[in-house]
Amino acid sequence: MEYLIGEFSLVARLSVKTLRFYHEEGLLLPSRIDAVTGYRYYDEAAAGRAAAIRELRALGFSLDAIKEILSRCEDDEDIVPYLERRGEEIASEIEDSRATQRMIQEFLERQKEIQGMNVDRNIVIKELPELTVAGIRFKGKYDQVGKYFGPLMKRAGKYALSGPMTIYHDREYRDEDADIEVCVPVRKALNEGELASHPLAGGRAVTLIHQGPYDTISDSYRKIGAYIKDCGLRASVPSREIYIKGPGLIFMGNPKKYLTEIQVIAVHVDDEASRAS
Amino acid sequence: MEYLIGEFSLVARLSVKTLRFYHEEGLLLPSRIDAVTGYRYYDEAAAGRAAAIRELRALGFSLDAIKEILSRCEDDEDIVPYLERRGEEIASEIEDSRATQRMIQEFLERQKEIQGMNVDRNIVIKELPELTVAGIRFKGKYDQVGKYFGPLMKRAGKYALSGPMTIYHDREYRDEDADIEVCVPVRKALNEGELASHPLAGGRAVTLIHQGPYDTISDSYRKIGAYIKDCGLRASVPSREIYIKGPGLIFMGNPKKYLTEIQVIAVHVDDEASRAS
DNA sequence: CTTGACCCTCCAGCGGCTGGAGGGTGGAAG
DNA sequence: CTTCCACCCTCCAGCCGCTGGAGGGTCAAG
Repeated sequence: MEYLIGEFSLVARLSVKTLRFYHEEGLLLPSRIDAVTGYRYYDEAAAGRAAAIRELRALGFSLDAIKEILSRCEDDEDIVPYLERRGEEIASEIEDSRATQRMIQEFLERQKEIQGMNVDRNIVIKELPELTVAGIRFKGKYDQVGKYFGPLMKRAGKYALSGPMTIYHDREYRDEDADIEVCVPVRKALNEGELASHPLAGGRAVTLIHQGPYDTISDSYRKIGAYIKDCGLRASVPSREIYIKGPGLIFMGNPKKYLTEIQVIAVHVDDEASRAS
Repeated sequence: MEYLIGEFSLVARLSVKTLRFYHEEGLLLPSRIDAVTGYRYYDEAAAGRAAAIRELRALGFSLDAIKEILSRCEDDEDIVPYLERRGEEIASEIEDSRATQRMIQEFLERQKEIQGMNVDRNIVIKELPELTVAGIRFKGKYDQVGKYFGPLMKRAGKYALSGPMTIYHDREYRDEDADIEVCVPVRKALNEGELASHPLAGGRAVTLIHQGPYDTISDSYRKIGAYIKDCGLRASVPSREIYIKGPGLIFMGNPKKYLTEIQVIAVHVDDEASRAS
């Protein structure tokens, strides 16, 4: 029983192109080639080999691997070691895919969280809990903050309870040499190299969500300052900025859409006075 | 701040080759190209874009997809739909991989089962349970059996309790026109087209495992026949052949290693006589 | 002036095919 | 006898995301 390539293509369930390619590769040879026309003819034995090739391809073996398997094995039991190795390969591929999927999931969840937040553009009074934060403290200019986020998240990311924030330890504004701490709330204290953990006191805070690029944030600070003064309060250090929405993980994003929550813990002047006495 | 391509390669964590390739593709353009030397120079903005590209590549996006994403999105929230779709893609890739893995697993388990079987080359008396089998019955020659296995396993494979077998309904040997049923034990009766299910009676059977190609199986039948006669038993129809090891799923295998168990249910002549009376 | 570390362009190759151009063959229909 | 169609052939390009190498220019240090 002899087949022309087109007929054999139906039997073997491999395209004519693929059959010619496998011939060229020496993977599946026709049983006979007509010397005059150059036509390829295939037989039953070729059909068996073709079926084996199809099966092995379906299991994800490369053509080279299949060549090796077909040359080395003549019985199903001989391919057991190949299948075992292939199984492990697939397992690790799956593991990789799942890791990628987890990354996507986390990203989407974070995004959803941000989306779901209803943003109040007014001043809000909040009771802040005490936190343990792990951070890197340095003296410098505001725009150096960005450089510290990478190392911070790399080391503390696993233990982070929420997104990163910046703590300003100065009582007043400083252009150069500001005392800045880039940090993140963590589950457990963590000290390693420049990274240091410490408790961060809670309390009643005046908060405001600033929308726009960071270089306009002083407007929002002014609002908070005015509010604090009007209410007869007094700002205590340190103050914090929480990055609700900043330059994304992937994009710089549009600075006009950046959202930064400013939190300044404030106490009544009389309370302070009475406590001081 | 300007980088030569080699320096930028460290910043961007992309190989020089890749950077040149991305340039050619229009995916990541240098900020400036020296008209005289042709040197590429990159800046901070390019570093940002490079980081985005790296992230997206790590999530498995194609360069084309990345081009589209970078041209359409300018904020992390814009890529949510892309990530969602990508997540689904990955999920289906994982599903495919798992299907492949299951196939490999099943194959390995079957192999192990066969390996683990201790093969007794002598005549063995077994008590066979009653079974429900789904099979295709036809009249023809022995070597047509092979053709029916494919369709059989395709339809009944899901419900199969064990490997396929052949039932011979003739009392004596027939070369042409034998009454043959290719079947498989199933969990539940199953009727569809040529596929029909029915119970298969159990009983005390004389069994022998035949090793070698099918065309020598008559030797083993002779042995069984002789044994039955010697013991004063009488063979009842149908008899069965169980393919312990035959042409594999992938390889034809070595016919000398084929193992086929012949099972002939036999009763004492006196029992039969007494029952007949 | 040489050395060596950069940089450039251009081309080939990986794997596993697919598509198409350009041409031959064989049988049936008009 | 021509024409058509369905086959078959070979050879080359293209997909994707790079990588490697050949062959050559550039730049700063020794």
